[in-house]
Amino acid sequence: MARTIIHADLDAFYASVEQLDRPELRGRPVVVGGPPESRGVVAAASYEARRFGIRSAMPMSRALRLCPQAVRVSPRFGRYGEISRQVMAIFRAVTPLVEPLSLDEAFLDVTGRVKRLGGVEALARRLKRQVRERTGLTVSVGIGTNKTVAKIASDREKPDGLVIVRPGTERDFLAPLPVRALWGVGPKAETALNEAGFRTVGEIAEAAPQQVEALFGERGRQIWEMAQGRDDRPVEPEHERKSVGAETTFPRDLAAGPELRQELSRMAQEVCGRLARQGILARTVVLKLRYANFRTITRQASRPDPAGGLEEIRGMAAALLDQTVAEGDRFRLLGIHCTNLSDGGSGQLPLWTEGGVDPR
DNA sequence: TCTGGGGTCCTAGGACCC
DNA sequence: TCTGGGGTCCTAGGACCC
Repeated sequence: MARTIIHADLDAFYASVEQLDRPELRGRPVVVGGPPESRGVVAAASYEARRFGIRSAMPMSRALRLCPQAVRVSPRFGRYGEISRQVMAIFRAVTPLVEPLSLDEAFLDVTGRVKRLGGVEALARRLKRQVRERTGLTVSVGIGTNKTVAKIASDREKPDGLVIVRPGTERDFLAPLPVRALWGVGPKAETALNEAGFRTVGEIAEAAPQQVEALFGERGRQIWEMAQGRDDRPVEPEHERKSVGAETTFPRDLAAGPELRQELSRMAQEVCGRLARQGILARTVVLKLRYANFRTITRQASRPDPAGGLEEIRGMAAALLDQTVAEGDRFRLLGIHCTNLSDGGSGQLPLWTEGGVDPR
């Protein structure tokens, strides 16, 4: 039997929350992100701001040049987390099969519950109404027989959209879309596909799977399957956390020396605090450095036994730093990530979807 | 224009073991 | 003297997502 998968995506989430909390921002172009003088980028832009060409991940300096009257707001992740929890609770009242992808997005598997809930369209409208009534935010909803179709559907009529792709029409729904619409096809894969003559999902669907495999290997097979409208990945409410990390881009480049060492110490404290709060230990520490010219390197070290203490983690990171940096190097970013995680005695790793948000 | 921070997953080479 | 195959772990880099 065909599944019924919902993808729900809050519209311009961070920016919408700011407009909700600060009524004077409503109707005005709002950009959420770090200040331009600290090399910030846009984390979210209100629809008013998007009209000026402002997009997520754009350097803030450029965004404010495009729209000088835009209001810039620094992100408040704690607040976004609160609202996210409210929204995920609304979803979980419908089904326990809720898989959050981030603070503002989730899949719901409502297979077998639809009839009792009055049909897909009624269910979708009810969810949208409840989110609006309880949080004041709009959510775009896509419904299909699998994740790929539901996710792409939710994106088609933003904001406040509702798109239902009926069973059997998946392939036709996807066919006219550009290849970039497929999940996992980014700038590089898009270029490779275009150069191979594929511009739309339909063109991939009509090709032989071997043609796409020749470009991307095993991954190509999955892309080809998606293009057919097929995707049997389940909605998984629980995910084991695989890594915990912190990194910062400095407002100005830092030379190798005591200042960089101090930043490393700060970063180690941040990561160890998060490890401790989640009750987990790590066996591997990854040091990440970005040179002034944007070249990025990582250096990692593993230990036989898991650790979580500041002395251990900072010590490993500092040793890696000493082995790596040379006199005269200048860095724009430094980060510490911990992987090969294990529980610190609790018996299980924390699930990153717990409570609907990252435990930060 | 000048490029964040939180992640996940994959690939590829080399060490090491049987 | 030259030469295996499979499996696992570690490391480094990169694509991609929100």
